Amino acid sequence: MLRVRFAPSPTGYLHIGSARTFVFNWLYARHNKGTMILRIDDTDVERNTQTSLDSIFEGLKWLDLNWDEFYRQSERGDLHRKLANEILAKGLAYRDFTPAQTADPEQSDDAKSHTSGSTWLFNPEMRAMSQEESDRRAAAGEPFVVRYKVPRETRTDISFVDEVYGRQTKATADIEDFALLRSSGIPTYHMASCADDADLQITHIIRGQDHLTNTFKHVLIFEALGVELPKFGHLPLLIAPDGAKLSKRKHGPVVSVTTYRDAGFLPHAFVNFVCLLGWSPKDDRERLTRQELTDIFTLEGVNRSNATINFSEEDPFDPKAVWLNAETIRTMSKEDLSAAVLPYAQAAGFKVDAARMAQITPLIQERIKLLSEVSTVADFFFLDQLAPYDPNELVPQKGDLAMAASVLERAEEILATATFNHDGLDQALRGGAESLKIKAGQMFQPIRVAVCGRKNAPPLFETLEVLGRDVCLKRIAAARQLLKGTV
RNA sequence: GGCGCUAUCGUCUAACGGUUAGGACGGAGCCCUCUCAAGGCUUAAAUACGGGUUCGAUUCCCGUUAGCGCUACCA
Repeated sequence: MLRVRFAPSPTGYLHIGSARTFVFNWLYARHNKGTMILRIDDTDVERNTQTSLDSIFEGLKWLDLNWDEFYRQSERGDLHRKLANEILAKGLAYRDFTPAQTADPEQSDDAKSHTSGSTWLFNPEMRAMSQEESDRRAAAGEPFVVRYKVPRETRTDISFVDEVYGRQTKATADIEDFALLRSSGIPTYHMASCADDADLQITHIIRGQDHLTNTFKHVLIFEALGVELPKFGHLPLLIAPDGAKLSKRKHGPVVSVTTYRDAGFLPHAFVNFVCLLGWSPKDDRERLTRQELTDIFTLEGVNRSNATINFSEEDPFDPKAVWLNAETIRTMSKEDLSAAVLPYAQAAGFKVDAARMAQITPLIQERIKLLSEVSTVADFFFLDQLAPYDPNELVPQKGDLAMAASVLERAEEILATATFNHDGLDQALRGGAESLKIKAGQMFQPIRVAVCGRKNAPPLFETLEVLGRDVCLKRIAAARQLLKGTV
């Protein structure tokens, strides 16, 4: 049985890169009918926050991808310590009593340190310390960290096959004696992660490429634990347009998935977008349903170079993500879209109910790229009073204020009696244009601006119909007043 | 500094060693059209550089350069 895990550490919000790792794990699990495990890697108590944990759950919940088992590392410390001590007992690790500061690699020119190139490897007298002295000092209460004793004498290198990057080999001479247990007794990430992966019988570890070189250490731990090595698949990293890795401090909230949610992305559009970053179905398909994705997702489709997410101050979201979202919006049913947009309209402060939203939705479906745009694209449907606009906006193409005035006067007459549906309005208004001897467009533009407050808006007849006769007449009257003020 | 990974249009990517190097987003232009969208069509735009191997390299090898990652008692 295939088992994969997603193991975020709650030291920030759910990052878009983490979200992609989760999505890939999920897809891999579902594709192979395996088990998806969510494990919170919260060993670093100092840096964990509840806010961050909440943010992660919020993000995952929004993505709408489930998991089958759930664990928290902080509740499994006993297991981690037990396994670390087994490694120590086997003689594969040793106690290092060096105070924290002097083990700092920055001080590698210290005579006490043993280095290769300029990488700190270990402190010789600690690694060579007799069992008796080590036990005595530990019993005396002297603080120590437990370090893995990298077998540089007996093995020249460590090797494993990555499902994405192929065979990876690293010289033992380049791997430092890494810590398993801190002096506080709390396991390090490497120890806790491997102990849990072993205990939970994880078969495939799919994670960011930033862990590729850590994997040699993990191989060593798995070996020391005497368990079968899981398969590894590392994912290329997601980076910002400036080439740096995404960080909240440097790039702002665009790196958090809740930002996408709040801006009005549909969960699946977001999933679809991140899938295309570092993975390809190898054909020309880009818009893929969740089912299609799970059907065709394989690790062979993952590529090896970092992917840049394109965003800027002006356009905070990658244009392709926005396009994917717009495409998703266009293919949704009117009912689903209406339900999805409603909360965004309400959040913008408009008084709307589901019935009203259902009338408006068809008119904005192909005009919004993000759900939140309902507030700027459909505002005039909700407002009691239109925001002030320049009366010159009422002037039609190749026309003047006088033409605008006569159009509005005629429109008022027509709309007072016209049948208030698409065909009725079409016929009546085109007739009005003819009688005024102007083009239909010249007839429509002043009316549009009068009822919408701007030139760019949904098609006129449907808009008038949804707005209703009373509102239309009221707004046209207001526009005529406005025109009077200009002469 | 050491070690590792990577390198195709601006971006995401495709191409058993043999293609006019394909697609998508974005850009430009045209068409459609009551404005805006949507849609249709057209178009510009790439194999980092230098060496090999080969009849033939985007593809394989080496080097250079660049970017990223790891180098903690963070994860």
